[in-house]
Formats: sequence, structure tokens, C-alpha cells
Amino acid sequence: MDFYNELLARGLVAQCTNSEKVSYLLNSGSAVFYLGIDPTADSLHVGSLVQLLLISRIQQLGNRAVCLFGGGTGMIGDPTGKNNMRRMMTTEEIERNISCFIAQASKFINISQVNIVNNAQWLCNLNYIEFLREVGIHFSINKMLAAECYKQRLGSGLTFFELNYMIMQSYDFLVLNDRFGCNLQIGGNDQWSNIISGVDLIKKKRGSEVYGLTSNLLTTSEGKKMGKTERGTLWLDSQKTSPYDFYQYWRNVADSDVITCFKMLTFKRLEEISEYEKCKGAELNYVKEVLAFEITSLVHGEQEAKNARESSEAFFKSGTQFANVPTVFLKKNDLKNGSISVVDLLNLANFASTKSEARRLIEQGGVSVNGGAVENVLSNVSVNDLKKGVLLKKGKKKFSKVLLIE
RNA sequence: GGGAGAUUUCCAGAGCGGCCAAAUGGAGCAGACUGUAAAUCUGUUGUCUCUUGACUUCGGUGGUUCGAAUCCACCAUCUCCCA
Repeated sequence: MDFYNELLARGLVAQCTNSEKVSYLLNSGSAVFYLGIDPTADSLHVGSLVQLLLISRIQQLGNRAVCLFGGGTGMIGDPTGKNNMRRMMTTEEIERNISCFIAQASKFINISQVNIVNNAQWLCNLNYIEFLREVGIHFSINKMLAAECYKQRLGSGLTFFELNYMIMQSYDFLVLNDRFGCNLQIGGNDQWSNIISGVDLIKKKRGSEVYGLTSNLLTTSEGKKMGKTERGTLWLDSQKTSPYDFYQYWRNVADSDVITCFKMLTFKRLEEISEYEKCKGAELNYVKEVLAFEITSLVHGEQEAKNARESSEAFFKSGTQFANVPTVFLKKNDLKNGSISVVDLLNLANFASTKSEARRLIEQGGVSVNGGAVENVLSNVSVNDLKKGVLLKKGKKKFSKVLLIE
């Protein structure tokens, strides 16, 4: 099976402007491809993980990678899939986010072999009139409005400002084509219309043929975006989402999504994955452990993955031991009269954002301390217990160790 | 620039001047059942005290009224139609 077919088999390819040519380019190692990244957050999340791994896969065949940061376009914000206009970002924010990205991406990409560029370099100094004459003339508003990403916005309001996003991104492709000989743009499927408009632009301006390839977005079998947890986005940054929570997320994916995740988010060979595919019922539950371990290793390294797996097993299988679990530290002045109420404890551990919510949890029997269910809303935990460390549990899966420090 | 309409609690979407902290659905959370899955069923979902109760919400600011999410005025934002 050649590389392109493997991408297909993994369900990574959503659309491609010319599958034969792209297949040839990739297999022969002669692609110079780029992925655009919006530097709107200081950490990547699993949504971009598919793309990053795709870079890595393509790189392995000797193709050259270019990562483009939307420092300039980030100042506009992609209207795709958004109901409201994005907040504009400052230059400093963008710069910081770019450096965070590089640190993270270097874990699974050979970053030294990647050309990293920021489109602010060329976008910020554009001359408006010149740009309109050179580039704007090639864009048909009718065509643009027919694109899915703008169509949706027509009902709710779209500004001229945002309409320019597509033009900017197309121009990026043109610039990268000139500078690096970029001949392929990859991206999530939501980028399709932006990508093909770039392909068109290059054809019109330079007469040369370049290509676009989009990958499927990581969605659940129900069509929802993956990577959302009760605490928000599943980040790749261990400061924002602990390796344990990260592991647990994959450990808990729905049965119907396990194989998809294996194919898209791991480097496991397809033959091996098809073995997993045969698993049914409770067997599949074991496969999820493998999945969680694999992905966590990729993102946080093998050691962190092992820790996460141990903690998980310790908690769910033996139930008492808790070495590597998230710990909340209390100070003396968190206490009142030598004890603290369970309600306050739930707040401090971030298990409840208000006292009402904490009480509700207790009333519904969702809270336990050191294994014993808390029945009374007014329950307290004493200093002596806190000094030893207390295991606070919310629901069946969320727990935290609480420890008093002197 | 002119005209019509909209703005409700996480989202969608009801709301007669008092019975509205506000229907219903979705999402979330908890419980039961399970395989740390899904589906299903039950409970719950403004805050504070928790028992009665108090307080703050229905785009913003004022007003009418004993009383306003509901009426009036102005402002803001958005949608649609005309230019």
C-alpha cells in the first residue's frame, strides 16, 4: 500500500484537488507542503493534532514542510464555523502563542526540518491599492459567497473585514509558492474553500498547478467535534490539561470512535489496527487502554503516559491507592475552626464552581471522601484527616487528593 | 438613507402587567443499569443561606405603575425589505 492510499485508509483524506498528482508528489518526496496555523491560543488542542501528525507522516517520506503562522490573518480571524467575529489579537499575544506552538509541536514533528514563517511578514506591509490590482481582481464575490463558510454567515452577518480572510489565505499560498516552491497546502476540511481559492489564484497569477489536500476533522460518530471535556478544551499543554486527564479522555471514548482514533491519531500499523477492529464488547474496553497510552505517549512522552496509566489503574481497579493523581493543596487559612466543609472542598478542587452546585452534588449522592459517601450537606473534614491527605471523589471518575500544607 | 422585525437564563425557544428564577427541548451534572462505552430510566441545572427565606437576572438607560421580561421613550446591536 502506498502512502497516499494509507492516508485514505486511515480516513485522513477528506478532499483533494487532484489525488493522482498529490499521490505522486507525496510518494516521491517532492512535495513542498504547508499547513497554516492560527495562533489564536497559547496551546494546541487535539483538533490540530491530526494535522500535526499528518505533517509528521508526510515529512517521513522526505517531503519538505512549511508551517505558516497566521500572525497577519490571526489579526482578522477566520470566519469559518464561527457565529461571531473573533476577538482581534495583539502582536505580542500572537508572538507568544507562536513560541508556545514551536515548543509543543517539536514533540512529534521534526521541527528543525520545518520552515517556520509568519504571514505578518508580508501581510502587514501590503499596499491596499496594489493588492487589489494584483490579487483582488482575481476574486469573484459571487463565488466567494457561494462557499460554505460564508454561506452560513450570510444569515447572521458577515463583515467585509472577515470576507478578506479567504483572499489573505490565498495570497499566503502564492507567496509561499514563490518563496519556497510550495506546491501543496494541507489543512482541516473546514479550510477547503480557502485552499482551493489559493490553488486558483496561483494558477491565474503564475500559470502553475499546485494542489490542496484536506484532512477529516476529528469528530465522534455522532458528528461532534472531539476534544471537548467538561473542563473545556482538551489541550496538548500539560499545564492546561494534565496528562492524567488527557489519558482519561481517550480511555473513555465511545466504542464507535476507538478505531477512528487509532487510525487518525496514532502511528500504529493498519494491520494491527484491523486486529483491534475485531474486538467486541468488553474486549474493546481493553483496546481503549492501548489507545489512551499511545496517544498520551505521543503528546506527553512515554513516562507521563505510564504514570497516567498507573494512576488510572490504581484508582479504578484497586480503588484506594493514589500516587499520581491531581492534588489540591490547602493552606491553614482555608480552614475554619480546625475543619473545612465538604462544600468548600469541592469548590477548591474545582469540582463545583458555586456552593449551590456543590450542595446539589452532595444531595444527589455524587460525592465521597476517602471512599465513604458524603450524605450530609453540612459535613466537615477535620485537620487531622487533611494532614494525612484526603481522597475527594466526584461522580465515578473524577477525583482529587487534598492535602493540608503547613 | 427609508421601512419592517428581533434582542430571554449554556444553546435553541415559550413567556397573559402580578400565580416568573421564568414553559419546553437540547447540552451539562449526579443517581440506577453497565465494560471507566453507548442506549435507557430518574433527579438536577441563577446566587446566597439552606428550613421557612433573601438577593440579582430577561440588550442598555430612564419612565409609567402598588407591581414590569411583559407597557412607553431614547440608545445599542442584529436580521429582512427598499435605495
